[in-house]
Amino acid sequence: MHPNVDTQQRILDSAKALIYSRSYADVGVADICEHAGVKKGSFYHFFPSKRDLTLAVLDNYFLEIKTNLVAEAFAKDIPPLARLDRLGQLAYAFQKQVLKDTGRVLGCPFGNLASEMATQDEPIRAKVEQIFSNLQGGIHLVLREAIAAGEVEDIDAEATAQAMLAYFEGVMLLAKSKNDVEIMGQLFPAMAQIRIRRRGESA
Amino acid sequence: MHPNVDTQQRILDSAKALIYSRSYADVGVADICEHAGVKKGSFYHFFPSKRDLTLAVLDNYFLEIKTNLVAEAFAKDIPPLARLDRLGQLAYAFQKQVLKDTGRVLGCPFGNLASEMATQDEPIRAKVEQIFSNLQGGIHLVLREAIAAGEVEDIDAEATAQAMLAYFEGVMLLAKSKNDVEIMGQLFPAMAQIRIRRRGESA
DNA sequence: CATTGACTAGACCGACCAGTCAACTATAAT
DNA sequence: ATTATAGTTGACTGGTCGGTCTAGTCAATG
Repeated sequence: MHPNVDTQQRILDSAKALIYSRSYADVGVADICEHAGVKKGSFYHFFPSKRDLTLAVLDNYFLEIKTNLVAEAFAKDIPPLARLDRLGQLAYAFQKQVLKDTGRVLGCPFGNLASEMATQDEPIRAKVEQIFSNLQGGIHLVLREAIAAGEVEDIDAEATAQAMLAYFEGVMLLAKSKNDVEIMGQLFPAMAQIRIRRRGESA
Repeated sequence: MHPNVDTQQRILDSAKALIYSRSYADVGVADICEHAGVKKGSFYHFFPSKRDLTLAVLDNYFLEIKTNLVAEAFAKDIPPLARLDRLGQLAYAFQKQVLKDTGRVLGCPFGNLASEMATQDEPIRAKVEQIFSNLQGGIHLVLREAIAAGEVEDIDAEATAQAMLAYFEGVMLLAKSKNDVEIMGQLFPAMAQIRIRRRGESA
């Protein structure tokens, strides 16, 4: 009748910011409510549980990152491999902003939740896996274009995409644990160089 | 007078296993006590707080991994770069055992704690950073030997070591979030290929 | 045999947790 | 105006948290 989308969105945004900057376990429903200026009753009117809210947060974050970061980085105005470098640059710039805003390098929201929740909450684990799979798929597409364009020899594009994603996540994790963004600028350029050869020897 | 080293060690071992397989926040002092067959009074006799126990757990884990995994992988019986591959193989085998024991791929204990605690608890963050720094140092040494042996051109060994560590951590994280060890076997061989060139262009 | 000090036991504390609930208000359709 | 519904409120529940505290056990020392 008179749906209040605003309240729901404020809860979502607050949870997004708080869980990203702290952790799932450390952020309570009460914290989220206070940050959103909402009472607990309203919270449970819109979300059946903290876990369901977190699943919604993941969806929301994924949509945001896919459109504001990945889509922009992977735009076809430059050659395929250069797009992978641009992804690193954009992530670097984004994390710089996070540092400026929060005083902390917070890493990757998906990696963080995967690490904390993978063994605790199966739905959350599954959702993060699916997000990773989608991101890997995006890299895979770029790699296929790179192969078609002759930028890359005939590699195992699927495994290479996964390797690049792993490297990306690892750099984010190291940056977070050192609370230092600069290593992102230094390490990301090596991402586009990673290759997994077709089944056989690799070293 | 009659120090009971055993009780302290049991608490340490229990905490190690429980925190690794769940998370810092999800494991309570009561859980640890129950698992160790110890009462709370004893716990707080040996450790001033849950955090201090966790710092001790990190030290303990680091010592174990450094001697049982890194030292073994980096033994000088094979060429430097092959040692990096061996590190991947050993980590793969280790994680396979973890899966067999617990039914779960648990990832890297340091990466897990870094991800969960880096923004919450400064001493823990600092300890993990120091551990990462030490592991990076170990890789750095191997790389310098590889350069001396002519296996590798003149790269930025420090940055490359960091990149390899990042890749390693990323692979562990992906394996955990997919609950799948096999990607370790597939992705680790690319670790030794990573290169960060001396300050300048990289692509 | 008494004292000492490492260790154990478990009741207890206030704070906090996710989640519930019944009462309430505001809006809009009838 | 009445009714139905969407949204809000805040007190409340049962349980768990990390940590404290007092009382006591036990072996070694003097």
